[in-house]
Parts: sequence; structure tokens; C-alpha cells
Amino acid sequence: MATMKDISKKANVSLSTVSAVINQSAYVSPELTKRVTDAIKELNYRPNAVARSLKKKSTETIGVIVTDILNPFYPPMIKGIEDVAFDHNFNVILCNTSNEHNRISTYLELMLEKQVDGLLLANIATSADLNEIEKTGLKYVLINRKPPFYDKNFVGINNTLSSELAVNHLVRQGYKRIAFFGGDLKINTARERRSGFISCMMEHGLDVDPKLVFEGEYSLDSGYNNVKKMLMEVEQLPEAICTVSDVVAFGVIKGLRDAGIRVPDDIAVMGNDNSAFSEHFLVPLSSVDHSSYEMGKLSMELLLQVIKEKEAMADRQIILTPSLVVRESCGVNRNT
Amino acid sequence: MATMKDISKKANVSLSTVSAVINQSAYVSPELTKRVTDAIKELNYRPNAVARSLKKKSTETIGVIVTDILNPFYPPMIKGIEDVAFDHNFNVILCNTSNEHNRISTYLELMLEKQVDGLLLANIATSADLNEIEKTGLKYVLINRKPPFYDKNFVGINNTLSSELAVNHLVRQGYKRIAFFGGDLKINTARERRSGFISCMMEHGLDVDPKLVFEGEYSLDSGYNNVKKMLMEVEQLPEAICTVSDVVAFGVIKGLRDAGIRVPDDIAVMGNDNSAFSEHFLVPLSSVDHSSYEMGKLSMELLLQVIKEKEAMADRQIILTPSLVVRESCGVNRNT
DNA sequence: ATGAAAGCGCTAACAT
DNA sequence: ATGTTAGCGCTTTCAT
Repeated sequence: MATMKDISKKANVSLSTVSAVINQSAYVSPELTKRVTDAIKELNYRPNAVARSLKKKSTETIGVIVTDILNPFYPPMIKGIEDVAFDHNFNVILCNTSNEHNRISTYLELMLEKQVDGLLLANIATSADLNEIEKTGLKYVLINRKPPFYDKNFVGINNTLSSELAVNHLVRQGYKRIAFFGGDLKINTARERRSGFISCMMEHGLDVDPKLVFEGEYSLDSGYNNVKKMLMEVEQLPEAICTVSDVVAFGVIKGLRDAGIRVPDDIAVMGNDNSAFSEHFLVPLSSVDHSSYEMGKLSMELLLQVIKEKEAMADRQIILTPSLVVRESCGVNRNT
Repeated sequence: MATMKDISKKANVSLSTVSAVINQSAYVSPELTKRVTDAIKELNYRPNAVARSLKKKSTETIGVIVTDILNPFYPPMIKGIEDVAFDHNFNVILCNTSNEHNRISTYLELMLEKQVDGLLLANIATSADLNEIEKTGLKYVLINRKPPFYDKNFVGINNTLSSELAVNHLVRQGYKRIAFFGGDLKINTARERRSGFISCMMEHGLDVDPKLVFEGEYSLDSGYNNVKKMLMEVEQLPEAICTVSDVVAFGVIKGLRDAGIRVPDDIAVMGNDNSAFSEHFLVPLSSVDHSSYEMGKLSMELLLQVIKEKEAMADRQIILTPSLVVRESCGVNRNT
């Protein structure tokens, strides 16, 4: 690989002149400019970003940490991040923890050593984890999940509202006895969606049967297993099931079908997330769209701002508004 | 951020001693070792990988270029890559071209400048593209797709066999008039799957109606649109449709349903890829598994070998064997 | 066993 | 307008 030194020799100019034409950081006479650009072409020169980074203390690289790229919620988010990174000549180092929580620390160390300009994190839900991030001193923005009392840079959605949209739809369809299949209450999104469900039910004057409110995880298995549990423990089944996420709804529908219960004929099922292919699921899933692509995009744009500002800028929390997506899993309006 | 210099001062030793204890590259007396490690802890020192990379000419970073992370075929592959990278303290820069072919060149330049140690490419199907890669001089291995006559490092699957497995299954189910919904014939996987289909049909003594062999793309829309086309142009519909990929099958099933045709009752549909959630699709899709996670894993392992060998090692082509996955979309055996 | 010093490829302050 | 030079943080010969 040719270096700037090679160019300067070939073009018979100084190093700083080469640097000046490459970075257009100072006026260079057309004469010398041509000699330099010619040499660059001839030697097929490419600047060495590592050397530049060492000098400039910036790598134009960011780290993205997610829990599980296999969860269909994340690919659009990652695509959103990558798209804006690409537009700004930034690169994205993908860190996929595969739900192994202790991988986070290792990734953080690696990112620190690699001198990334910033971090995008989609799986920080506890103060302990946040603390680890803060200790790195890196610039960062949190996506989707956040610890209690967190008031710094963040891009997420209105989770309470997402449940409300879901419940409203179910109520409009005429369902009254509605179950909630939730997630891990250590995660704010799970807490907020759960409380949105409960408060919205109350708002409608509907009872929430505690036996019909389940905790779980953001996984298909969780939905499946909770259905089994419900079938065992609950005497009177619900008319509808409101879930914390599409993958959970997938598991719920699978569990229901395995038990010979038809969706939506016997029980309606509502998703939340609007994952890819939910439209084409066993029974096309009604859901609430969270535009995770948009979240990715906005978080990267925010991070770029944070990186580029010289003095610390005021923190921002961007909360997107979810929207209802009606398909078939909650049947047609029973009131009309 | 503390540097090695800070450590050497604090511990009152030379730079090379600090380096020696960090890299365990030379014997250092217990006495000095302790002083150094203490200083490292006290100053919370982290080695600067950028500086190290500049000196060592290796970044422990690789670039991964894929066409579209939204295609469910890729996340498992990326996860496989990332998992073995993680085990070797390598980082993965994700390059998602979003099917914009001209993004490839830009990514290649960026990867060159960033001095990645190697490249994993899942979308190189033409000699022209391969040429671009070769010009970078970077080490690389191709995944899944490859240009004609390519005989270098590669990890893929036996595409011909994947079609044969599909056809065999359909024939076993009693179908005789079988259509093929293919992909872009510029891509070897599409060509091989198509020719596997045709030869296997012949093997069974079955006619291939040219009007029932479609070209297309690896996308849902392609399957959907080709169904429309078929419905318009073909007088006698097929009993079964063999597709080049699950996403195409998704589109096919959607198109069929929209036209009031039931799957598998009226027409059977066979996937190929076994994407995530195919199991939970509108009608659970019978498919052929390609273990894209395994492909990712093996390709990264191969790349690491290539990177670590001093002298050029013999090229390797790893061809995985696909396996049939029977679900519901091709009905039950009509012969029994 | 430890230290001094050169140099990886670049940028930027300074000198001319 | 162009060139000289120091230095980013590290590794690695070469002395001692």
C-alpha cells in the first residue's frame, strides 16, 4: 500500500502539500495539485484511516449493541442506523450479545480500545448497566429501552400508548374479558406496556383479572408457555389476548392452535411491535407499529450530533408515536 | 484517557516494560510487573487499539457486506459471523447495501481505508464485482453466492441438491405438474436451483412446462407478481409450485390466497431457505434448510485462518448439504 | 531483565 | 503557497 510519503516523493512535493490536497485544507497551486492527484492515481493510493484516526482522535466508527439480531424487531433498526451512518461515511461495528448479558462488558471494552466515536445501545434497562456505559466516558444514545429515571439522550416510543391503541382496538371489537401477556418487568418497555394495558382497561370500565396478566420474556417460547399455563390454571378463558410484542403473539397463537383454539374465532390475539412478516403470519397479526427503522435512523442522527458538537449539548429524548395496524387476528367488529 | 506513557511514569519503568507486561511478550520481574499492573488499575488504563493497529498493521476487524439485512436469510448468517468473531476478539463492521449495487464500491473503499483484516461477502455473483474485490488486495471469503468459474475461498450450499430435495418431496406427495418460481439468473444460486429443478423433474420422467418456469428476484413481491402473471397467462394451473426461496414462497402464497386459491388444498407450495418464521407463516411452509447460521460461522472461521496464515494457504470451498423440512404447505401424502 | 529510540502513516502548527 | 517538523500511542529492535 502506497503512503503519503510515496506520493510526496513521486510528485516531488512535501508531505503537507499532499495532505493539503487530499483534505482540501489549504490552497495548493493547480500545478502541484495536478502532480499530487496524478501520483495518487498512479500509485492507487488510499489514505490510511488508522493513522488518521490516531492523529485526529476520531475514528468515524460507532458501536451498536443489541440483544439479538434474530429478533425481527432489530434488523430494521440496524438498517436505519446503517443507512444514516453510510450517508455520513461512518461505519458501524455490530455487537450482538445473543441475550448473553455478560457480553456487554466485553463489547464495551473492545469499543473503548477501538476508540469508537460513539455508542448506540438497544438493551440498557437497568441503572447498573447504564453505570457501565457511563464509566466508559463514550458518547452514546439509548434506543428503545432505558433505566428508571434516565433523562439523557434517548430514542424510543410511547409504550403506554401502544398498549392503549391495542386495548382500544380490542374493546372496539367488542371484547371485554381481555388477558395481557407481558414481558420482563425489569425492562421499562414491558412495564409501560403493562401499565398502559391496565389503565386503559380501567378507563373503559373493564375488569382486569389478575389471573389473566402474565409476565414473561420477549420471545415466542414465552408466549407459548404462558398459554399452556393459562390453559392449566384459568377456568374461564379470555375473549382476547393483548400481548407485549409480536414474537410473544406468535407463541400465543401457536399455543392456542395446538390446543385446538381458533384465532380469532375463539380468542382474538393482538400483537405489539409490528415485526416483519407479522402480516404473513399464521393468522395475519393485528399489531401496533413502532417503526424500529425510524428509531434506528433518529438515534444515529442524534448520536452524530452529539459527536459533532464541541460543547455538551442539551440532552434530548425523542419519543415516537406508535400506530395501530389492523389485520385479521382480532376478527371483525362484533358490535356492528 | 491514560496512555502507556502515563503508566510508565506512574510505575517508574520504561515504555517497553509496560508494553512487555501488557502483551506478556517478555519476562518482567514480579516487582516491576506489580508496579505496572497497579498503575494500570489506578489510572484505569485501556490500550489504544488504533495506535496498536497502526504499528502492527492489523486491526482485528473485518467487514461484512450483505445485500439486505431485512431479508430473513441474513440475520442468522450475520449472527454466525459475529459469534465466532467475538470468540476471537474480532469486531465486525456491518455493510448493508440495501440492494443498491453501487454501494459496494463505497464500502470497499471504506474498508480499505479502515484497514480491515479481511472481508466476508454474501453478494458477489459476477466476475466484475469479484474483480473489484480482488483489486483491493484484501483477504476475503465469499458466502452463498459466487461468480462463474470462481475457485477460491467460499462457503455455500449445494443449491442443485436443495431443489432436488424439494422436487422429490413434491413428487412423493403425488404432484406431477409442477411450476418453478425462480430468481435472478445472474446469480448462481438461482441458476443452480433452477437447473436442479429441471434435471430432477426429468429424472422423475416429468414434463417441465416452459410456461410454468418463472424468473424473478429474491423477494416477496417477485413471488406475488409472478403468481399474477401465471394466473393471467397459463390456462392449466400447476398442482404444485416449487420456489427458489422462502420469501418468494411467501409472495406466492399471498398471491394465491388473494385469488381465492387455497394452499395446499388447491396448489402446494414449496419454499427454499427455511427462513426464520417460515414455520409460523400463513400456512406453515415446507422448505429446505440452508443453515445460514452455519454458513456464517464457517466463513468467519475460514477467514480467520486465511488472515492468520503467513504464506498463502490453499483455497477451500465448503459446500454444505441442505436438508428437507416438511411442514404443511405441500399437504399430506396423496399416495397413501 | 530493562531501557532508549526509531518508526507505523498521518495532521497541523510553525517557519519560510 | 509550500515545506519542515513534532507528535498521536503504540511495538520492537537494539543496547546495556
